Formats: sequence, structure tokens, C-alpha cells
Amino acid sequence: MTVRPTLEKVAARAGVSRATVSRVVNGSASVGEEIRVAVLRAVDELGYVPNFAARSLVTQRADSIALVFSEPPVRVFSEDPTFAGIIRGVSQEVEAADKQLVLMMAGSARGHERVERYTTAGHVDGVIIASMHGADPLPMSLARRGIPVVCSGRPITGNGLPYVDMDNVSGAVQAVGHLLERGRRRIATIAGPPDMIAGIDRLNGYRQVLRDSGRRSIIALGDFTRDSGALAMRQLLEDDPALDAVFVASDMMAFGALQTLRLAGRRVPDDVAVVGFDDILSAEYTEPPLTTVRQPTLRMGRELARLLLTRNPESPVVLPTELVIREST
Amino acid sequence: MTVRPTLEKVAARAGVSRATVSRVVNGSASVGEEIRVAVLRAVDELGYVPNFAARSLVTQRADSIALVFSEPPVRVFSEDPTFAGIIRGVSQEVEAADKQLVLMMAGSARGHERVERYTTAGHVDGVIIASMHGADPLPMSLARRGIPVVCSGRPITGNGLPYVDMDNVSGAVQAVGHLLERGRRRIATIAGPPDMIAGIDRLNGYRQVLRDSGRRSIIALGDFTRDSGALAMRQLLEDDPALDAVFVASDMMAFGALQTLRLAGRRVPDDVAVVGFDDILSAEYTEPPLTTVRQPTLRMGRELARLLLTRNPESPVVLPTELVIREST
DNA sequence: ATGCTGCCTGAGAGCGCTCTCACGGGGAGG
DNA sequence: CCTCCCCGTGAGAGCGCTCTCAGGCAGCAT
Repeated sequence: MTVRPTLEKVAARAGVSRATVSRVVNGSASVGEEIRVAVLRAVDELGYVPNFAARSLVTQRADSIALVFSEPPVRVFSEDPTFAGIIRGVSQEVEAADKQLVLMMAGSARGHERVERYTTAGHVDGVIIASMHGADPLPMSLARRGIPVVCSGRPITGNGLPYVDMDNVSGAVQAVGHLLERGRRRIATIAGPPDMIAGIDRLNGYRQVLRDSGRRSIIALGDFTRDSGALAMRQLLEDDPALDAVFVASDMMAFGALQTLRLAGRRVPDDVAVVGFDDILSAEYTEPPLTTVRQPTLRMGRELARLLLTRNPESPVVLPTELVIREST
Repeated sequence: MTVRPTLEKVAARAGVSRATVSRVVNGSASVGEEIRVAVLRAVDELGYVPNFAARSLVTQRADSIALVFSEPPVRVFSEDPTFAGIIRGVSQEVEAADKQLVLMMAGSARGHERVERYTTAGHVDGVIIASMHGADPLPMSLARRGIPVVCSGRPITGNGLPYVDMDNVSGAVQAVGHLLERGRRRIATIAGPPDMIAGIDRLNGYRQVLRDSGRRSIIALGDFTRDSGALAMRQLLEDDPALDAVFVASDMMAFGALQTLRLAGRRVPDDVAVVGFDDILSAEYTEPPLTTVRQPTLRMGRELARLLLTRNPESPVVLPTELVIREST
């Protein structure tokens, strides 16, 4: 069993030619029924599995696609649960298409180079880039080399590549609108980094609602981490001690904000209402449970894969976001 | 740029033979210095990248390894944060070795078959199986086909395959010992599933300490999910309303237990002390912050990869666990 | 000067597969 | 009864690379 049988062996055993075995194995039509059965039996008896490299060499296909994280891995796997959904979604679609998923981290310059070399070597048929930093040069760089690329999140630079994005603006609008409906008057925000599309769009949504309702913006900046949220909340309380609501651009930051509010003796939602963004698992278990904006991460992964696999250029796909009301508002 | 240059082209441009270019590209010694430089220049000018399939076909190596999750994906990516650390650790080592990581889900029977076919096709040089269910047949099945396999977690069946495991027993012993030191007398446990090594070992550790201190065990079973923890805690309170501590075999279950205790009006830690297991991110942010047992998941990933890559048979690697004391005890 | 050792380079044989093309034979049409 | 066509099968040429082997040319000893 150590030495794997080749097409040749199977052909010999079935008493046919290599070509015929190949046809059977690849499910080609026009093979006589009894020959087909004989070949199948030989395949079975020998435990034949086509050699991937040989096939790939001639077909020029690799039947696998790469999912590249252009971020430090620590962020991908612990801080940002969005990625988990994406991986699952991509994985689902890719497996349904009987292809394989190669996971790559390209957090560094060396990483970028590795990804380029690897993909150019014909290892994969296409690449999904899950990058949050909109100005990432990697997608274009791969595209120029002729490799099919799909991006998660609208590229800030608007490079014309196909992408799938969440409707971040709408999510923010829903969240802030909800705060308004609850009768809140001084609504602040903790925004995400201005070099990430999610940060930008969520802030824009917030601004839009406040502007439309004739209120002024109260803004602090974070970087999507919990600590930055705690810090930003402290600053916000200093800037405007009378604020009665805050729209936080990520749940992790909202957790930090919740903590700061608790330390400051503000009750949530009585004194200050809090809305997060992402609807990560633990948002349901905070004290109080967090009102937040849910985004279809699983579906995002699936759409990304679908876009890549079908080469269907009905690109930008923008997925809806949905407000989940809990007890923090 | 669409059509990639071959070795032949590079050879022609550099005015040497294919063999020489191959030698240079693969960093073989014994190539004249000026020829080497000339070849390198040609490679650079043409943007040559070796075709992976062709190389793999002759070398019989794929320079990539598979990380197989023999679990439903939902569990891998949301419920069990252990996996995230493993992925990161494996990824680090694998990339350091300039190889690639292929991620596979084998949650179903079809999945198993897919993994077998894929790995047998020579797609990968080895497989890491991250399965929690100890009696999983997949590892042996692959090993029989001659594919190098490493398991995460000691296989229940003791099949002789190399593995890396956490020291679950010691973790449980530390946790329960800590409860004892705190003066707790009626210590219950919420155990994990009896078909997972982590469930078994953690329960054994608990039993061991209680037996040594002449106390009786109070046991409820969960399946590592939050809801099962909540349910088990309810049962425990019924069984022994006077219990003053509970060792929960996973943080997720501990979250559920915490909720049940809150609803039942028991204060933590005043009335009931709670220790979890895993030290997942949000354990720090519960109310109160959870005392728990930390396990080196990142390192586990790295050891898994190392074991596979070096073919170093100093197998069972057992990694230490560490009690993290917070405010729930 | 001749032979030998050793180092570098080139030629060429595959690795296992797919796919085109040619061929043989049977059925339909003339 | 002969011809044409088409379907099913086999032969063979590569895909791009690695690696063995042999050959050539120094440099050294005889």
C-alpha cells in the first residue's frame, strides 16, 4: 500500500488502455458499460487514487483556492471573530465544489512575497483576500500577475476588483436611529480605524443620522480592540459628561466601553445606552447583554467563495446587516 | 505575464541548460559563480517561478501539510477557542518551514472520505488531526495508507500514533486543589463528554483530589457548550443545594453555570466558587472574572507541526496547564 | 608529455496524467 | 452489397520539472 498504483497498473489489470481508465475516472461519457464496470472494479481493488501533481501538471488547474489573511494572525484568530465566520463560509462552498482550501497568513512583507510566489507557482486557482486594511497592495499585485482575486470588504482604493462587503453604513444608521427612537439626545460614537473600510463606513453612517436629525457628532477613535474602547469611552465622558448614548463600532470596543462606564458609575442603559457592532458570541453574555448590529459573516465567506469559483462578475456583493436589540439600550 | 515562463525559457535566456537552471533555483552547490549570476538575472527578468505541480510530480513531495478538523465546523470556529490557537501555532511552524497549510473539515462521513482521497492523492506530506473525539477512526485509517499523521489530544484508543496533549489531569488537580485551599468543602464538578479525552482526564483529576482528601464527588455531565453548563448547574443545585464550589470542565460551560447561579440567587464567589477550564478570551470579562485553567494552545499547534515536520518520534508531548486565579474563587 | 582525479555542465529519461488524433468495426443509408 | 458515418478505444505526445549519468576540461602527479 506504500507504493501507490498508477493509471498504467489499473489499465493493465482491467485489460484496457490508460486513456480509457482516465475517461472512466473522470466520468467522461462514451465508455462501454461493461468496460466501465471492469475499470471501476480494478480501481477499487487496487485502491487507485489519481496522482494530483500529474493531473495538475497537464490540466493547469490545482482545484484549490487560497484564503489569505493579510493581517497579523493574532488578530485573525482571537480578536476578530468575523474571520471565523468567513473561514467557515468559504470552507463550506469550497468543499461543496470539491476543491480545497489553503490558508495563508500574510501579515508581514515576507508574507506578501510568500503568497505571491505560492500563488504564481500554480498552486491555487484563485485567491480570496480577507484584509481589513483597505489600502492593502496585495490584491492588485496578485491580480496583475493574472491570478483571480476576490476581496472581503470594499477596497479603499477602489481598484475595480470584485469584492463582498457588509452594509456597514446601513448597520450604523439602524443603530443610531434606534438610539434616537429610544429618546437619546446626546449620542457619541467610538469609531474604528480610519484606514479600514468598516471603520470608515460605520462612522459615516453615524454622521449621516446625526446630521439628518440636526445633532452634533461626538467622536472618539479606537482600533477595534477592547482596550482602545475602554480608553475612548473615558475620553468621551470627559468631552461630554452629559452624553446619554454611545454607538461603538465594534463589540470588542463596546466591552471596553461597558467596563469604563461601570467604573465611572454610569448605569447601562439607564444613564448611557450602548450599541455595539458585529454581534460576536459573547455580546449576548455581557452585563447587560449588548444591543448590536449583526453581520452575516458565514454568508460573506460563502459569497466570497462563490464569486471566485463561478467567476461570476456580478461583483460588488453587499450583504445586509441587522440590528439586534438586547438590554443595553 | 499571463503565460508563465518555464525552466526552458530561463535556460535559453541565460545560455545554459535546463539542468543548470534547476540547480541554481534549488540552491544546489557546484555551479560556477558567473553562471549562477547569469541564471539569477534571467530568472529575475522573466519573473520565473517554478511550476509546483511539475516539481511535485518528480520529487514526490507536496511541501504542504493538512490540518484536519474532524468536528462540525461550527464547533471549531465558534464554540471552541482552543482550535484558534492550534491553527495559529501550526500555521507559524509550517510557514517557518516554508510549507503550506491546507485546512480541511471532516465533520461528516463524506468528509472523512474526502480527506482520505485528498491526502492519498499526494496532495500533502502529512496530516495533523485536530479531533476531540478520542475514538475517531480517521487517524488510523490515514496512517494505514502510509500517510504521516499526528493527533492533537491523546487518542482514546491508544493507537500508537504520535500525539500532543494538554496535561488535563494536572490542570484539574490544580483547580480542585485551589478550591480546597480556599476552604471549600462541598465541591461539585460539571464534567465534559466521556468520549473526549479532555472530558475524561479533567474528571479524573477532579476525582483524584476529592478521593485523596476523603470527600465525595458530586458530578453532572455537560458537552462543553454553554447551555449544557447552565443545565448541569441547575441539576447540581438540586442534587446538593449546600454545595459551595464547582469545578467546570470548560469555560463555556462555566459561563452557563454562572448564569444559572445568578438566577438562583447564589453569589459568586461568596456562596459558590467557580473554576473553569481553557482560559478563553472572555473568561477575563465575565461577572465576576473567571478563575480558570490556562492551556498553551498556540504551543500545542506549534508542537503538532513540529512533530509532523521533523518526523521526530519523541512523541507523546504533554504540555503543562496553569491555574489562573481571578475573582470567581 | 601522459594519465589521473575531480569538478562543472549538458543530455536525456522519466514522474503520472490528459487529450488529441487516428483507427477499427458496426449500423444505417444508398 | 457497398459506402459513409459515428461511436468507442488505443497510441502517443507532451505538461515542466528533477536527477542520474556521462562527457569535457582543468590541474596535479607521474
